[in-house]
Amino acid sequence: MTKDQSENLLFLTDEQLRRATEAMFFAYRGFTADPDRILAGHDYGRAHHRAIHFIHRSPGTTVNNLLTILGVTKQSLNRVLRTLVEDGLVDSRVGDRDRRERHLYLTDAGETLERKLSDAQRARMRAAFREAGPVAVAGFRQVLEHMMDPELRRRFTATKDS
Amino acid sequence: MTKDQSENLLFLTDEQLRRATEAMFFAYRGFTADPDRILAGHDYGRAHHRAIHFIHRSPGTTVNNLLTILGVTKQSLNRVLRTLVEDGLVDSRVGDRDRRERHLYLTDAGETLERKLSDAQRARMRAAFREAGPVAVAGFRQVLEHMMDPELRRRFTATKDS
DNA sequence: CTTGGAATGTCAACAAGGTTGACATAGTTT
DNA sequence: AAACTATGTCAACCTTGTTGACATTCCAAG
Repeated sequence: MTKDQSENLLFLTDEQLRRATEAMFFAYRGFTADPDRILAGHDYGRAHHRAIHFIHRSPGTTVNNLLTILGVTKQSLNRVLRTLVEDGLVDSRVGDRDRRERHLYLTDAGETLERKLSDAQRARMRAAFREAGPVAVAGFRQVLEHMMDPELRRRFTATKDS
Repeated sequence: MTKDQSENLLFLTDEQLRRATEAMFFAYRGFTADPDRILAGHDYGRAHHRAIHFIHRSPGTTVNNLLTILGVTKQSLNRVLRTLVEDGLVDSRVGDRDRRERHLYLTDAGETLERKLSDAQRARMRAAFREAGPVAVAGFRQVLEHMMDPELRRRFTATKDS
């Protein structure tokens, strides 16, 4: 094996992989830290943030859609959703076509909180992206996509150009 | 602004940042999925995995060190640590120099479980790295490091060459 | 040598957010 | 009419985090 080849494989050593594992752990903590602080003041947790995020992204999504994306049970999601509806952040409307379904929308108050949360989260991400530069960001996204479960990745990359 | 400049800034649009946020969320789920499956069979959770990981990385580390790294309270860590000691996966030895401190080591059984967990986690990461390639991996690591809390990042990058 | 403070352990109570299981209700489909 | 589907709800439980209070052990400074 030439020197070039061995250098190209260096990023696959167990030690490199261990470091990447820890980087992932610490970075995820940073990633959630700012929204967590905001949520704490509202008596909400990460589960509420996730629901708000995906309702914002796909207004009118059904409970079942949300369950699939979030990967939790309906009982768990329902508990979160109920408080959000009670607090007037989420509007749950009976479906027109199929009236068993509930379509979920953020209210104005919900949109306000969503913006506050995503602004905080994006600020850190934007800073990290700017410091690392576009090439690094492209690599970052590539690796993340390959780390997802294949089925999720397929659905994720399918909407790449949307 | 020239075309080149606007293209260089495209990765900082809110939409791009939203996509990166979701990629982070889904990728982290993939990242923990394999160890989680193994842990479920042992009546352990992620907290046990994290403790095992960092004791493996730094044998003889003290409880206080571990608290700082993991970012949890001593009560929370203690509960996890107690079960690991009871189950014979972790050895807690009174310090020689300072006998108030406990130094933590994995037993042979602990090392065996650690290997099982990290093998599973690394397999997915190795696959993702191989598919994305060395350049992408370098970018991935760069961005992750910039997403950490500054203090953590300083300590993290300090041991880069170790 | 005593006293203060540090490191650790432990007990209790609580909360968030997951889980499973069982069941109700409404609505759609066959 | 019957079967299936989507959702909600109740109850019980688990893991993992929290705070607060207190005991123990030991180092170190006076």
